[in-house]
Amino acid sequence: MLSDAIVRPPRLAETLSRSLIGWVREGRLAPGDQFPTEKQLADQFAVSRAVVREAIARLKADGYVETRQGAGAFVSRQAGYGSFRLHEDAVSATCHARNVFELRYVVELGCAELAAKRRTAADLMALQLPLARMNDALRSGLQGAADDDAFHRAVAAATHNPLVERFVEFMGAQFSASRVPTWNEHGRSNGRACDAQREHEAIYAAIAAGDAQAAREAAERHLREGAKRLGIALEESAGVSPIPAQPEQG
Amino acid sequence: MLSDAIVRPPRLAETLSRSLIGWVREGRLAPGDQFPTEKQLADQFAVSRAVVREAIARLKADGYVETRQGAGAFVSRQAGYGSFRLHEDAVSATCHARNVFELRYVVELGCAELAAKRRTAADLMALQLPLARMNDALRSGLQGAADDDAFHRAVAAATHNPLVERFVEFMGAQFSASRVPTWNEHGRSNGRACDAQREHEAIYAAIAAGDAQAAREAAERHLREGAKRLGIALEESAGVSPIPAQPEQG
DNA sequence: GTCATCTGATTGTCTGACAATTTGAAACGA
DNA sequence: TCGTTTCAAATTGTCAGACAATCAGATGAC
Repeated sequence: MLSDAIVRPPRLAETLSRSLIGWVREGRLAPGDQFPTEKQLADQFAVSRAVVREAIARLKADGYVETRQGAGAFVSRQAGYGSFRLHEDAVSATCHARNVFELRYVVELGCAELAAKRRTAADLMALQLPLARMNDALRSGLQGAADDDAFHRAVAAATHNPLVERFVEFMGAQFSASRVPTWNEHGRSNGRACDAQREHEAIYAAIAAGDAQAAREAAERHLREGAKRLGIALEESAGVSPIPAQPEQG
Repeated sequence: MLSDAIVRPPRLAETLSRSLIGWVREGRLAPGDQFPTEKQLADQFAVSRAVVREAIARLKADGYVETRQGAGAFVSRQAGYGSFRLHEDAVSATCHARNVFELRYVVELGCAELAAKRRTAADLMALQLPLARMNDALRSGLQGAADDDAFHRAVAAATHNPLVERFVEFMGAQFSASRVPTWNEHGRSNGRACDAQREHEAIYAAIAAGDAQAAREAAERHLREGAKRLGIALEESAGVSPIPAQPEQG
């Protein structure tokens, strides 16, 4: 999650691409609008055309712009919705870890539910493997973090929706480093690993039984406890004030 | 969702970046490994170094590689998990619309739940605006698709989790074009728009009441009906066979 | 053995050129 | 006048070569 990567002086293309994305996000350039030409941008920012092209290549990769040879570069219709990132500058400001974990929480709950409804015998076998390996890890004192990852991926695979599967992997990857404290020596000695494993088995049992509601609840428990193990406060109910319903009639 | 964009001959940098991403995905290059140098790649693919640089710029944008001036380009530790896309080639094969909708379904359900738990008075007012405008649209025969979008975004905003909000927007954007058939003349005349609006009001009521469970159910009904309106079959329960639980003891 | 220095390799940037394509206007014919 | 063809300018795509900035390993001094 956190990284203390050394700071590097930003590259020109990097800086420029941020500026251009800012133009689009702030609405200075509307969808369908044409960008200044590469030469104009090069002059304006006092860089070479190669740098401009690299910056625009990045915008293309992100789905912000589309270019047509001979015509120009245009803000795409759905600018900004080509890809989803977790480390946008605007977003990563406050409570980032909590927010990321919460999104993962939401998706994995639904994922467990779907898995319980659709799992096949093969899916169950795929779930048993990392489960057994984690049990071995508990007994022998080996690392189980990788199998923890694998178990969550196997649950996602049991939904038979490759998109859901990939998204769970995507979110889970953000926490792969954070799973280690559960499975290292310290985590095993104070029972964290054992607790996690019990929660895993509850998830498996619910999915094997085809009980979607139980699977959801087991996943909820596991993620809630996992948040605790990571020191992330999910603070569910802020205690909303009672506000009457509909002010407008249909 | 669907687009009949005219096919353009692929650019060299585009082609090359796909090849390089393939190298990483297939494990031919493991995380931490060093890429061939730009010159080597240029020679190997018979393109100029500018093309190679543009292709690598794309990989950098996607979080597949990190480059260090003077050292080289390296496969990043968590290659492929820098961004989440819906239109990966590998994924978009079969049942794409259904899979995308299902992911949206999962997230918006959790979103409605969180919104009910956390909404403030200001959130409720932000929800009322698009709701009222959709009612106006129903009476006056104007377009309400944009307000439909806005309502879903307002629900997401009520979670007070900017990441969840952005992801709901991201998924919703894939269907913004698909919302029109509900709100055009035909959709209004046969009651589709009216049905959708009733579902919206149920969601609002549950969120206003702070009833998470009811909000979830209302959102579930809305999305399920929305899928029908779009002609997407969600086929929930495939009728899993009863398989006994745990084969391995804790 | 440790440290500073040097050297080659590699990415970052610049410049200029040409190819491929698009766009709009001009020229032309009906 | 309208429609078509042709052409030329503009723009992105690609290439080649050069230099700057930085890094990693080798070299050498102490």
